[in-house]
Amino acid sequence: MLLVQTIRDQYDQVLLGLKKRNFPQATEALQQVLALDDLRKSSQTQRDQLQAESNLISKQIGSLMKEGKSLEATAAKDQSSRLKAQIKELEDQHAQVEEELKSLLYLLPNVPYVAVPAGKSAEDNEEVLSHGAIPSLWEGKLPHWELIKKYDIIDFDLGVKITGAGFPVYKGKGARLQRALINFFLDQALAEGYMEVQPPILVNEESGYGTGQLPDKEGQMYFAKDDHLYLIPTAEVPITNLYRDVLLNATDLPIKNVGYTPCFRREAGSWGAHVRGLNRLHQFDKVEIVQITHPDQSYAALEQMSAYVQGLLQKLELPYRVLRLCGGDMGFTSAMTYDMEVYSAAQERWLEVSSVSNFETYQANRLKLRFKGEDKKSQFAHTLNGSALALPRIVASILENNQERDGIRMPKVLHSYLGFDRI
RNA sequence: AGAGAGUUGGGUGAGUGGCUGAAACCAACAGUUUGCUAAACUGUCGUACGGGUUAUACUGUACCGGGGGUUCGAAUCCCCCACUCUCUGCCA
Repeated sequence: MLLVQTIRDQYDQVLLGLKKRNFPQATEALQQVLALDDLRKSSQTQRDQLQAESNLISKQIGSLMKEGKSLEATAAKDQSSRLKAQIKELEDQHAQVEEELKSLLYLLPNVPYVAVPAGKSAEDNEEVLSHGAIPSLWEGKLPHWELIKKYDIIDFDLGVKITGAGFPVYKGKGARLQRALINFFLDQALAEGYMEVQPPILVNEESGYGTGQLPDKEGQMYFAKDDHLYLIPTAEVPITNLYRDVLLNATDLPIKNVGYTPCFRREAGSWGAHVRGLNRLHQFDKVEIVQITHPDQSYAALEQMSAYVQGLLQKLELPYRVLRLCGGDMGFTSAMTYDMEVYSAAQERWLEVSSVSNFETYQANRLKLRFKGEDKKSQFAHTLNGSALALPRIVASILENNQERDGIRMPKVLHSYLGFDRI
């Protein structure tokens, strides 16, 4: 969530930022934050003063009792009791104000970075660059949901039988392609200086709040009720939360982690015409990169991560474009996001395969993820993450773009991982 | 899953109602001294939110797993929850 200090110090920028996101009644919301914060401060000052007085009296009672002056002690007790009632009142007021302030801040999205274009929807996203020629296929080319049947490598019907829609079963070369991609992505990240982690794929409520999935996207995560645990929608959640409630040294930065996990999304209400096949699933595999950086370095890191993901797409010989998301299309918690989209020649449209974001201090504030620098003062770090990469749409575009009349070519970089070069 | 024991500052660990934000030791940092791949001594050494200051200084409050309660006063007593360890059970 946003820092009150930022809202106070950079009021105009924050207001402009919220407007860039088309956030309704931004001025009112910000004014209310500042008013509540003022109230929080003044009520704390009052409460603390009374508490100090009360503490002093309590100490005096101790020494009075020791000296056997029970009369004075009793009088002091009465006085203390009266104070206590007042303190309780101020205490409740203070707690209530803090609660109101927090829930208000939870509703405010992150402020977009200056480079983020204004806009309302995906239409307004800015194409930064595109790379690679779009392959032209013959008439009779097949979309991936036909190809996987033709070559019997991914089976949706079997998935329906054992689980339900959106839980495919990968078979034979299909399964091996999954494994090859995961290993390829992890090895590439290791070479780039990321440390591999294998986090749990169920997380508790605190973790959900830490990265901002809660309370925002409550219904989008699978939930194990008896144990009160959520299935992760992305490895971002467990990996970033490794650093929840952590005070780092400036010298520890940047932290670069990579992890492979399955991801689970209920995708409630988001199924439509063009989400056939692998385009949208309830369970899918993803390799995720996460960075924690010094605030001065986060945008350089974002560019690095973007370049890194593009490198993966180049090695996989996939045509792609990079979009800078507009204010209206960005995720709630992000300050700037690049989406990488791969062109799928059979579906004849762009498929989002990666999203790389800088959250600045938005997540760090909730996570209480800070670092201590030269000046011995602690400050919030910046968090970033990106898919590198999500498998299903990569698989879909490899299958579709590389299809030939008698098989499907596999990208060269995968041959050694796969143990075969075509399907 | 059953029974028992625990959870204190970066670490070890003392502390059963006021003199404890917390002993002692270790680690870390700064300085002094002797000097050589180190020792001795001295000092500093938690976090958050307030007040205060140009900024320091200074100062208030809270925090001894989390939440609640008793009390003038709680690390210390009571209740609930989470987690850890040991034994039994089960099991990849």
